[in-house]
Order: sequence, then C-alpha cells, then structure tokens
Amino acid sequence: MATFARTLVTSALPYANGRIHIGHLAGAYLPADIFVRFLRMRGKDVLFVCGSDEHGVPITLRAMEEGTTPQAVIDRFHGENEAAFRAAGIDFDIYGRTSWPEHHAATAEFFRRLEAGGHIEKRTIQQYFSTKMSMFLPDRYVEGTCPKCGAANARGDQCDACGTSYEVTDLRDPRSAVPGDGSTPVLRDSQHWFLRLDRFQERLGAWLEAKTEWRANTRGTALGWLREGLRPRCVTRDTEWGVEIPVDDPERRGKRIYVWFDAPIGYVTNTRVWAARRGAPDAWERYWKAPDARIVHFIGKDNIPFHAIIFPAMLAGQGDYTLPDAVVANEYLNFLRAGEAAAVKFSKSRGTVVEVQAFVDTYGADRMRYYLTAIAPEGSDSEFSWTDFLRRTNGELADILGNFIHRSLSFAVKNFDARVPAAGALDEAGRRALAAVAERRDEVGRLIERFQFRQAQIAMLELARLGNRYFDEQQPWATRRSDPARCAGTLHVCLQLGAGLARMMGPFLPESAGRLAGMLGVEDPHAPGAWGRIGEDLLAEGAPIRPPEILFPKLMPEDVPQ
RNA sequence: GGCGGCGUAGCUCAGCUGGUCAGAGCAGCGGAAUCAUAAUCCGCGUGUCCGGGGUUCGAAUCCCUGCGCCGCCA
Repeated sequence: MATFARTLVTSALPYANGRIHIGHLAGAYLPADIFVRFLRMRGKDVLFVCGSDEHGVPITLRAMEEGTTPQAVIDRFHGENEAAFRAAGIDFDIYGRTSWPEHHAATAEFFRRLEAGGHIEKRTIQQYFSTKMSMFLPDRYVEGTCPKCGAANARGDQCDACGTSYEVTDLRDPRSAVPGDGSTPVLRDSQHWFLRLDRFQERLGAWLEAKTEWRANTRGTALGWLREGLRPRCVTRDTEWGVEIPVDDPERRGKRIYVWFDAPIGYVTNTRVWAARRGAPDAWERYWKAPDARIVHFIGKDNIPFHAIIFPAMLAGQGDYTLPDAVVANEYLNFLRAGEAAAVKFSKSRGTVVEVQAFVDTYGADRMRYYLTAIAPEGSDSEFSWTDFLRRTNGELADILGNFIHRSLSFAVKNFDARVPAAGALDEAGRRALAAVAERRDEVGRLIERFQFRQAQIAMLELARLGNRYFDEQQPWATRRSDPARCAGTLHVCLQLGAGLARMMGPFLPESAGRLAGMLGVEDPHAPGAWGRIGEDLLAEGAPIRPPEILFPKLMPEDVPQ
C-alpha cells in the first residue's frame, strides 16, 4: 500500500428526516471511526468528516405530513443524530449541515465550474405535474395501473405485482402519491440541467481499473456502470427545498439542485468549515487537492454509484481535485426477530428499528460497537438479533476479554500488593507471550488497513484468548507458594498483555480502552503514536495498579427484548 | 429486463492472484483446573465447499450455465 501524508475519511451524510439506527452505524460510521482512531493512534494526519444531508423532496414531504416546515425537520434530526453519534463514540472532526450558507456557496461553485467546462447542459424533459399541489412529481410519487398486468397501485416506474419496469409515462390512470394529494397529474415540459457523465467515461475507467484492492461489491458495481456506458444524468429537481441553481435563466424558478448532487459536496464544505474554524481557511485543500493525501469514503451499498462514479466525475470536472483513493461499501444489516426464520429490514413502521441513542443508553457504546463490528455486513448482508447480541457480548467481551483483564488484575492486587510484579528471568513461554503482543498488533493493523474490521477485531480478541491460555498453563495460583518468583513473572507478563490490549482495544472499544489504561496506570491509548508502542514494556516493575472494575458486566437474558 | 454481490461444518463466518484450503469461533460431547464476571483451558468436526458442464497434471479458488437470496439501474 502506498503511503500518504494525510488521510481524509468521510462517512455518508445521514439524511435528516429520521433518526439513525444501528444498521446505518454498522455500515458507514463505525468502520470509519475504527479506521480513523487507528490512524490517529499511529500518529497519522487524518481528518474525519460527516454531517447532515438536509435537502430533497422527502424532507419537504415529511414536513407536510407533520404540518411543520422543512427547517424544523432538519433542525430536529440534525441535533438528534449528532448527539447519537457522539454517544456511540463516533469521533468526527466536524459534523456539518448541507443547509449551511457555506455549503450552498460550495455547491454553486461546483456547478459553475462544471458548466464552464461544458460538463453541464440544459435539456427539456416531460414530467408529471400535480395541478392540485402545484408541483412536479418525481417518479416515486406517482402511482397508477400497471400497463402490462393491469394491477392497481403500481409504482411510477415499476409494478410490484408482475415485476415489469417501464417509463412513468406508460403508467395507466396515473395519480399523485404525495400525501394529501391523490389528484390526476398532467404531463408538462420541464427544463432541467444534466451532468455529462459520458464525458468522464475514459478518465473514470482508467481510475477504477487501478483500484484492484477495492471490495468486490464496490468495484463490481462501478465497473458495471462503466461497461453499460455512462449517460448524462439530471442534476436538478422541481422543488423549493435545496440549493439554488446558479444560472442566470428564468427556467430555474421552482427548481433546485438535486440532493444527490449537493450531498457529497457536503464532504468538501464541511472540510472547508473545519479549516476556517481553525483559523486556517486554506487547510482544506491539503486534503482535497494534494497528491500526497488520500480520500476514503465509507458508505452503504446503495451509495456506490454516487461515490464511485458520479461524485468522482464531479471532482474530475473541477480540474484540481483528487479522486477518492478508496470507496468502502458495506452491505445491509437486517433485523432478526426472536422466533422468526427470516431477517427483515430495519423499519420503523414494522417496529424493527433499533435506534442508536436508545441502544447506547441501555447497553453502553462499547458493547454496541463490539457486536456491530462482529456482525458487520462486509461481504454480504448480515443479521442483528438480540439473542446473538447477548451471546456474543457475554461470551466474548465479558468472558474472554473482560475476564482475562479481571483475573490478572485481581491476582496482582491480592498477591503482589497492587504493584506490577518483577518479570525476573522469563522462560520460553513468557517470552513468547510477550512477543505475541507485537505480532497481534501488526496483524490487527494489517487487517484495518485492508478495511477488514470484523477480522481485525477477532485478531484483537485473540490476544485475550492467548492470555487466558498462558494464565492457565502457568497456574500462578499454584506457583504462588511453590515458586513465588515464577508466579511474579507470570503475572508480569499477563499485565503486560493487558497493557497491550488497552491500546489494541482503542479503535474498537475506545471507552473501555481508556478505563483499562486507567486501572493499569498507562498512557491514554488514544495518544498519537500509541499504536506503535504496543508491545513495548509499558509497565514498570513496582508501579501501582488499581483494583479492577469489571469492564463488561454480563447481561442476563431478561436484560434484552423478548 | 439489465447489472452487481452473495451462496463453505447445526449456527456465524475466514479462505487474495488455482496445488497441506477443507478452516476458525459458537453450539454439542468428553476431560483438566479453580486465580477470575460460575468466568478459563485441553481434546473431538467423514461437511455433495448451491446444482450441472468445462479449462487444467490439479479448482471451493478460473470459464460457461442453472437455481436461490440481497441490492442497484432502467
């Protein structure tokens, strides 16, 4: 892997018309946070950017349903989601908003430069218009009768009954599906602006071909688009809620830039705002325009085309921006209800949503982080279930990791006067155990660099398994009387393993890592460069240690739903 | 309809560019130990690597095809 002077990490901007749930977290935020914490611990220059995506028709519809304004909707969910991320230990450098004036300015700048380069052009299309609501209707807000099978309630562009797809204009008996509307729409001409993706076919092709290390789902989907041939894509919509189209043209009235065009620019905006707040207004360019910086996007699989094709084309069209080095897309996390065979999507209406804030409030951030990383949908969809959550957090976090820490600290506190015992002359087993710390560190690091967080966490836990095995084999409870010096050496090694674990836990379990470091009296695991010091002897002989608190109290079956 | 991903032991999953790749964890069975959150450790896995063809000296790993699941696009 090439080395970079700086890394910009982004997580998909959550849409500000609802609260984030653990499926979102597992897909685009937690993996990114682990990656970022790891890089920081290695002393790297890394910036982690996210924020709310606050434009688009769904927000206006939600406002209509609730009898409030779009602004009220986004204010509420921006605040709630930012708080939820903080509670989950997701450590953004900035959590911005696409409603910021800075963002409207940045988006306008993107648009103008694309237009100046001939990459955006105006076209006329035909579209349904609701005279009752005085608005053009996106395809998804038109319903009618399927032109093929005659089923009622077919969607605008596809029939759920027979699976046929068609143009919205082929639908029979169309009617508006906008809440409170239901009228029959009429076709009208409409002017819109199109991004000439086709002009970037070659550049994107060359760029993607080189990305052989990307995950199969991401690269496959993007290459599929290229094989099909890129086509011009409409980047404006008929809505009053969004960034104004920066053209001197009366046709722009009642229209705004498509939310999917402006949302990824939010990454840029938020970086710029971050820089401005630090009093270094140009610092953002060191992440977006520097050849020695890399950009890494974390997203869900539904976002692949936007991050692997459309946004890169927009960046390429600016002239001086760097294209993403990696786009890391996860599949979906589904919800498996107790007693049911098949998992379902997280859905508020079906009562299968587990919201982040509520989860953290009940079980703590690290338990949630551990489990969501353990079941992360990296290669294919995966399932969340409460019984599995119970089993894994108890059986792995509490029993393997937590108990190793606890038995080691307890033993040292009781038998060695709460001080780090002397290593003495370590035998082969002791030396091997200590050497394993650096080996695990390198393995975990390799896996994180490859975005294999699930495996990385397993590799971290391996160190605790190894510690338990060592503890059992050395039987310090027996050597305590028969060979006190050897017993001291054993515990010395175990505590060193604990100190290594405290740091190695940092990216995955930040809160517990800090607590453990406190018990052992070692440096903050998140200190820059701390990762490289894993495996060094951290604990001085005779240094005081604190009586252990239980890191992960076990959960009882009645502690989880159902 | 087109495209992409996935389909490996009861469960959750590793297996990159073909040759100790047939594996790990959990569950289950047997045993050891008792420092510790009744927590740990050791031993035991004859699975059509979704089906069918093909390439090859040799394929879970490449190609074709069929089936199933998920998603995207139109």
